Amino acid sequence: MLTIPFIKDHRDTVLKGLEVKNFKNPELIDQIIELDNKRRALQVKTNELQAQMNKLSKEIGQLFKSGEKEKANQVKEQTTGIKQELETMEQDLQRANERMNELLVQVPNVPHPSVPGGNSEADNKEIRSGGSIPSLHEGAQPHWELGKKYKLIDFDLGVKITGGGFPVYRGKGAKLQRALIAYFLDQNTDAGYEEILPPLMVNEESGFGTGQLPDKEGQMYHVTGDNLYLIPTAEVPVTNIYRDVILDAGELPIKNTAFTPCFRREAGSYGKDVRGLNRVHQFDKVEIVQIQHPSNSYNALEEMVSHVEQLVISLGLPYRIVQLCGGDLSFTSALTYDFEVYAAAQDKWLEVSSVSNFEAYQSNRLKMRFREPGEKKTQLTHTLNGSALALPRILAAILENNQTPDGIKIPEVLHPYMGAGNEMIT
RNA sequence: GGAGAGAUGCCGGAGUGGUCGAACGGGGCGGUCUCGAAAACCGUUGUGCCCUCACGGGCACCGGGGGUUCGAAUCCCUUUCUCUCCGCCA
Repeated sequence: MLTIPFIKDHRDTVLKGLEVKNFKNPELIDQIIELDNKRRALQVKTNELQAQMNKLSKEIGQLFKSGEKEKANQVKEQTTGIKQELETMEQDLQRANERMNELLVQVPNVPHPSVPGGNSEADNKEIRSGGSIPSLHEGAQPHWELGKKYKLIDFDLGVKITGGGFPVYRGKGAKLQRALIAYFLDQNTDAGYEEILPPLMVNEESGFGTGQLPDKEGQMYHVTGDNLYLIPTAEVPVTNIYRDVILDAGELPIKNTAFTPCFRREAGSYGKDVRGLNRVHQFDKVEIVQIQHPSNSYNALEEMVSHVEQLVISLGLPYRIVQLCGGDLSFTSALTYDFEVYAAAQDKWLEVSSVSNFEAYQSNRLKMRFREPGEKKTQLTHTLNGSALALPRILAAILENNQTPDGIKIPEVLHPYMGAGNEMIT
């Protein structure tokens, strides 16, 4: 969430930003500012009363010690009135603070000035593209047919074991999956990211920290018996490593990469683009996360985009990078680039990565701070993350684009990971 | 699943009703000494909020929530988590 000082000092910027995001409650900002003034007044008064009580209590203690019981009891009587007043005051203050929190979590992050206005995908701005769109042979098939034909992916088996959206990979399909994971992790660690293998379930606190709770509760699988949530992305456990931590400026940036399965209920999205691997409930993803000094976060964002771009290029996939418009930007993001690859048989662009700078928005919730050497005051870090990369759609594009009448060609960079004799799936 | 123990500052660990934001030790930082370092010695070392231009000051926080009391790290209730032993198990 945004900090109160930021909202107060940049009221107009915030209002303008919310407009770009099509956020339809600008009055909220003034409500917050107003409530903060009220809250401060309450706190001043409360603190005064508390100070009075502390003083009197100390006095009573002294008096009892020196045996002046009578006097002590006199002072005691003085406290009752103050105590009552203090009680209501404290309640008011607590209520104001709770209310403030309710209001603050309703305010989305302010988009970066470069974010274009717009309502939907259609208004996203293409930054650049690369690769060439392959021309397929006669009778080319979409990946769900290819998966069946070459015994790589079995969707029906997933339905039997679990349900729709839980594909079973087998044989070369499973191996290709493993190859992609290893390849991505190696590329990421070569680029300076520390590899993390985190828990796949998180507690409520972590879910709240990265913003999945309470707003997107329905999107996560909830293990009610233990009150844990299956992670929808590695971002959740990895970013929460640094929750409630004060770093030295010298420790920044922190760069982590993690492979995890991701679990998403995708409630409400049935029937749309759900064929094959396009949208599933469980999928594998390699994520990159950076904790950055605020002065460098946008450099880091560009660096992450180039890194992901290299991955896509190395796999030989036609791609385009779009900057999300205000309306398409997530609640917590200040600037997001989406990567899409072209799946030739479906004639569709599939989103395979989303790279975002959250600035201090997540950090504020997570209490993730750093300190400049010699400074006493702490500052909020900036957080960024991106997929590098999400597997199913990459797999879909590879299968579809690389199909030939004789089989499916495995991208060269994966050959070392697939083992000899597996340059082609036949 | 059964039984027990515990949760205090960067770490270890004391503290069972009043000057405890917290002894003591370690670590960190600054200094003295030294050619330099080590050792030794001295000093310093939590977070957040609020008032103030500032100097400075106030308040809260000893896992979380609630209660008793003039006063709670300390007593009571409740909750979460951790550890140990037994059982089960990859």
